[in-house]
Amino acid sequence: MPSPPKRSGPRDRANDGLDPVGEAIRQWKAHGFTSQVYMEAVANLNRMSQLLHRAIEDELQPVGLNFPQYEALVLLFFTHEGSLPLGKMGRRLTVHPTTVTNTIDQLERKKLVKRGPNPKDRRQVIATITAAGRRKAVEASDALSGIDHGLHGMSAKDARQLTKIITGFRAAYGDYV
Amino acid sequence: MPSPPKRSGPRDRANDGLDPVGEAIRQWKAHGFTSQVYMEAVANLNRMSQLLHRAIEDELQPVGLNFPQYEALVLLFFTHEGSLPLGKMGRRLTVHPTTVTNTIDQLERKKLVKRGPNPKDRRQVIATITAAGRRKAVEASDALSGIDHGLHGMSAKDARQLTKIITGFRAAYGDYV
DNA sequence: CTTATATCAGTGCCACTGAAATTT
DNA sequence: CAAATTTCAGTGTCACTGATATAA
Repeated sequence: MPSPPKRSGPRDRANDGLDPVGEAIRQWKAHGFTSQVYMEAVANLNRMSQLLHRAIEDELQPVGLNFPQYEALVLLFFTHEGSLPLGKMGRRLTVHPTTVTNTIDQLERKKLVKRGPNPKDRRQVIATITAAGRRKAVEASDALSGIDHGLHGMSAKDARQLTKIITGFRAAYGDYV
Repeated sequence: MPSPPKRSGPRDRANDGLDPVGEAIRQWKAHGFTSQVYMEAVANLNRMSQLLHRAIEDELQPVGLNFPQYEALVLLFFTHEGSLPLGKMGRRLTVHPTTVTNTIDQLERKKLVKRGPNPKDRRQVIATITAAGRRKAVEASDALSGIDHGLHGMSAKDARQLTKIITGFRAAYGDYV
């Protein structure tokens, strides 16, 4: 069953009874602007991202994490030793180096992660997940799985199709080898 | 032809020769976490959003707009009178009311939009696009069409399929009537 | 009196730049 | 010497909360 909605605008705002994305697309076409098929896909995709982001943040909030914190934590959880140099984390999470510093600061304050030196390369700082961090990573992951990462209501077939199209795009774009 | 890449991480960072998204998915599955199909779709979707956002911002930067500014401007451009109350803009753009205030401030400073009162409802403030604003809206739209809104390289068939799946999701989610 | 509109003050977050210190 | 790693200071932007003034 589809997730019961409730909001459609930014948080709690009604939308004058029409679909703002559909309206934007209609106007784009009505004015004869080009690249209509792509504009339509991107407008829908942006809106979907907005909805997913909110669904995920709402689900993580009671767990006490935001999404970047969750991603960093689960990345550490997934490694053998439960630790990784900060630079490597940034590349894996595709976030800015200073963002990693900030995120690890936040997780360290919550006692979910510890900082430590790397004897092999003394330029590096290594983040290590704590026992509490491991429990939190599982708890948060379970919460996200419970709503299918925000896609609750979508068929597995559609989800697979989505993955297929996007991975194809990313490959053509040169996002990965 | 696909857009030539150049970056893969946040801006200019190399990725240790592997796909960070694929790696996260691989680990998710290796640890037996549930909702794998959806996790995979959302991970890819998030990465795609990141790439699209950067492509669009890079394209708009020489025009002198960021994406929220562009969206507000083109929304006004599309109306008959070239004007709209700020509250209505927020609902159409699905952004927070204070964000509309800020964005209109920015556009007003650039002389692309003017603020004015609404005689019919004196609570409202009406934003009106200027002649320069209209030229800028067309210029920016042309720039975005030139890269297919960031989807340059994707087949029209795939773009249509993407739209179909996402609109289906949004409908089931209750995002629009 | 209640509701709607817009604004402002202030917080928190992330992206980014540029610089610094340390180490390779 | 140059390059890599992390941190810090500071800027800009957006989402959000809570408060305000005004008007419906």
